[in-house]
Amino acid sequence: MSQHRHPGAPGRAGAVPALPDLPEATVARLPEYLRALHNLADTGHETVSSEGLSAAAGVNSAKLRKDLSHLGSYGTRGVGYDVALLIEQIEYVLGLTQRRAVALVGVGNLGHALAGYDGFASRGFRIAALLDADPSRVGEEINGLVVRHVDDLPTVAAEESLAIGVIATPAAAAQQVADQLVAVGVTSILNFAPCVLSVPEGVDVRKVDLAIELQILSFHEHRKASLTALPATGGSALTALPGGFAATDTQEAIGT
Amino acid sequence: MSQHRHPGAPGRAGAVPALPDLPEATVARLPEYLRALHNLADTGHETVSSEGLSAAAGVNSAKLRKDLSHLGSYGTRGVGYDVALLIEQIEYVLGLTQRRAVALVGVGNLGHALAGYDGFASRGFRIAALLDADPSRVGEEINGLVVRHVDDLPTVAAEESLAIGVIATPAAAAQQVADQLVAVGVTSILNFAPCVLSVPEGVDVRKVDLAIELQILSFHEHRKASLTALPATGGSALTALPGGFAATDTQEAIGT
DNA sequence: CGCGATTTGTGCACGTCTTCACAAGCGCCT
DNA sequence: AGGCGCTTGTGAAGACGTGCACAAATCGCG
Repeated sequence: MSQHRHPGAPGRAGAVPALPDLPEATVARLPEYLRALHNLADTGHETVSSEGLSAAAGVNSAKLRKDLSHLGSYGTRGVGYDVALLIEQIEYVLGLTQRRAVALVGVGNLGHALAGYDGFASRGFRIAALLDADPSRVGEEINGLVVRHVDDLPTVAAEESLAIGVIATPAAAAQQVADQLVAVGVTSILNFAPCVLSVPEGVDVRKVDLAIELQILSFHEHRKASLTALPATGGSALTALPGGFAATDTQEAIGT
Repeated sequence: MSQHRHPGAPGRAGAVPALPDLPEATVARLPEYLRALHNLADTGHETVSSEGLSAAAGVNSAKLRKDLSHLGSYGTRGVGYDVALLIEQIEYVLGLTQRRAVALVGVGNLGHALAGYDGFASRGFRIAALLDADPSRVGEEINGLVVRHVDDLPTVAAEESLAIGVIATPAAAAQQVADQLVAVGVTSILNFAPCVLSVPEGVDVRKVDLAIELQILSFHEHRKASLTALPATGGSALTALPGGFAATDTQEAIGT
């Protein structure tokens, strides 16, 4: 609390200072803070208050302070947080001090877009290889990288230190690709295929499904529509529905 | 709950059966159940147990039962759920009985991919318009649709009943596009730009940020590395983690 | 040098989500 | 018909996440 996060822990040669184990919800927000901080830094801000940063990140300021306190953060009461220092801290915790190599499998529609997405490069990652199972795609050059066959994975893994794999294949191929990735030592997978992957313990999988996001929005649309469709005779007294009115407490709306 | 009302019957005119207001966490999982159910239906299954469905969707079976119970579901004790009926139910609740029109703004790298993504069409949505602010892109044809200028939004909205907008522009343009979408009556936005949008109350925004997903994975990589880096030395002193092996209790592993 | 303005860090209470464990219900088999 | 095995639906307990409100800490200024 009071002191640094230099946990005298297992001192072990300047090795890794044993990460505090953060709540998952906090981890999920750190990248957002980081992005906001970079914006602030680019616009010349040297310090920022929790109020200011939380607004830029779209969260509650108390939540932000609590999140930062978890990583034993460096704020100064009465002043705020040092932007540069906080960036450094968060990047360290997220493991972004080394630029991680990512293997992208599947260069179809989506894979193409991902390969060309500069958000990866600019935020700590390097696409180390593009792979595909379709021989007709092998050899194609995208964004300066040549597509290789997915069976070359072992070779690629030998060249690079691969820890993260991105799957952008059709659902039918995803599980097999996941197995291949795991086989060459990948321990984190970002899956864009609409299916559930099964992987050994110790391997993290995160899933992004574009259609699911839309379906969630659709639900809210449906609900909004069914509410406004209610006659409501006069307003306030819409007796009927048990708790019907509560409809809009959702903070989904903005974030502040 | 107790009484069966013929639910599905989208033909059933008039009174919307008043959507139960579901927990947000449940809503977020329904699409996943739906996908799993479609798979089951395609492979000839007529019924499925909560155990089976939960496995296919990558969640805990008790959670699944509770989720389904929230929508007053139709299961038969000793048997399971009727696949076709459950599909109908979930699609109804999610508002997928009508094919919703979506406007996609920004046909750059990512926008291109989204425009060509058939997962939208196959799961209840129809891309009604492609828009971009760059005049040199206007007129281009993608997947059978011609790109129009973003200033044509009012016209598009007049032609179609737009409720959902997708933003795939650079961050700098996102807020302005969001404002334009809101102005023509869009009340749900899926935002791929790495920035926080501010919108009026009543408008839902969901954000998808590819780099953030990677950064979250990076954190877990970093943590795994810092753990394995610890010397064996009895290991007991593992800073915080009681029982180091527990590292994977996080349902991250497969589920969610 | 002390005071007031400001902002962090956090104790606490509250709400949401998850998980267990089990009673109630259903169909099948004898 | 009756019992038995299987599966749903749910009460209750606990874990987790959130937000308020305030004490502690710091700076700037007179």
